[in-house]
Amino acid sequence: MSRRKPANDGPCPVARSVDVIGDRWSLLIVRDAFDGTNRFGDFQRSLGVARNILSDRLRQLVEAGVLETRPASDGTAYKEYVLTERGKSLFPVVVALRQWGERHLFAPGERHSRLVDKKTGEPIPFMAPKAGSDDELLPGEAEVRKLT
Amino acid sequence: MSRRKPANDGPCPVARSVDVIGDRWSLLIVRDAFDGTNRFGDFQRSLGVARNILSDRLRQLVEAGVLETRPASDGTAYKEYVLTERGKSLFPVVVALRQWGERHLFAPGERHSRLVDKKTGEPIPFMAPKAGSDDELLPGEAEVRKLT
DNA sequence: TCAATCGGTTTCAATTTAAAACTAGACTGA
DNA sequence: TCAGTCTAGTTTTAAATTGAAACCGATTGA
Repeated sequence: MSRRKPANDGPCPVARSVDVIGDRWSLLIVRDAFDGTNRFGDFQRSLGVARNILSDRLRQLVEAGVLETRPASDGTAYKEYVLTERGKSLFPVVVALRQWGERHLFAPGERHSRLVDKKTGEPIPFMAPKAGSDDELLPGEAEVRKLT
Repeated sequence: MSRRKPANDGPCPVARSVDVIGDRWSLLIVRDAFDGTNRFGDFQRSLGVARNILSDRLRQLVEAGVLETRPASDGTAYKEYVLTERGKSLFPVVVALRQWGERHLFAPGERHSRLVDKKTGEPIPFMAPKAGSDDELLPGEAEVRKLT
């Protein structure tokens, strides 16, 4: 039974996000969901996670409104887990993680999977925050304005 | 003594990234580092994390090349933890998490901290992956090309 | 209908985390 | 220089989480 800590209610959106998806499995479940995985057993085989943990994480993600369950689309009596709108809007998070990993976590020449535009087959360009204009915003050029 | 699991060496960059920063504290440490925090005690007070865990995570982040230590800039004999280039390039990840949290994890009207352009004071626009052109790339329009 | 599969839940040992106490070097003020 | 305090950890111990495996009822396939 998933022990939930005193539900992060601070003002920092990063902290709240981390509270929802900031563990090893949740993010990988979401990644797989973007790849089209939606059945319990498929997540389990893909991730190699223990069933009880998977069960717990799926429940948490459903509770958080990231996934929802619906009857299986393939006629069987089982249900499937699909991304909600909220879940789909995690796309930039997963892409950012992917791009960081691609850049920094592979030896030169080491092969890795690639995210491409389905239509054109072209790799997705590097994503970065922009200032109001079109220039890339560097870390030093932004600051967190705490609420007054 | 930080037990590291068999070091994720799969082809998925998301999995490798999650392996490095995919836990509650690491990401928040990086967030604080972007905000200018660099001393052990400051991280500790900011996060409320147990000292041994902080010690462990800082060591891991240094080992992963996300942070590095250097003598304190303020004359004292202590050292400080600062983001490396690799660490700084986590900026899009933190921004993506922040923007997702802002959108989905606050009640309407609830206040939260804000990321603004230092120069103009303007909030940072929402960040999204683009296809080769300038149109926002939606989750369904991309796919992961596994390495051949 | 009988065996295998699916989607879990339960159990229990092992790992990880958290809290607190402890250590040790650096600074402070008297 | 001596006591007290601050910083940056480490150690110790208990509590929480995780993972592996067994279990279970419903579903499916032969």
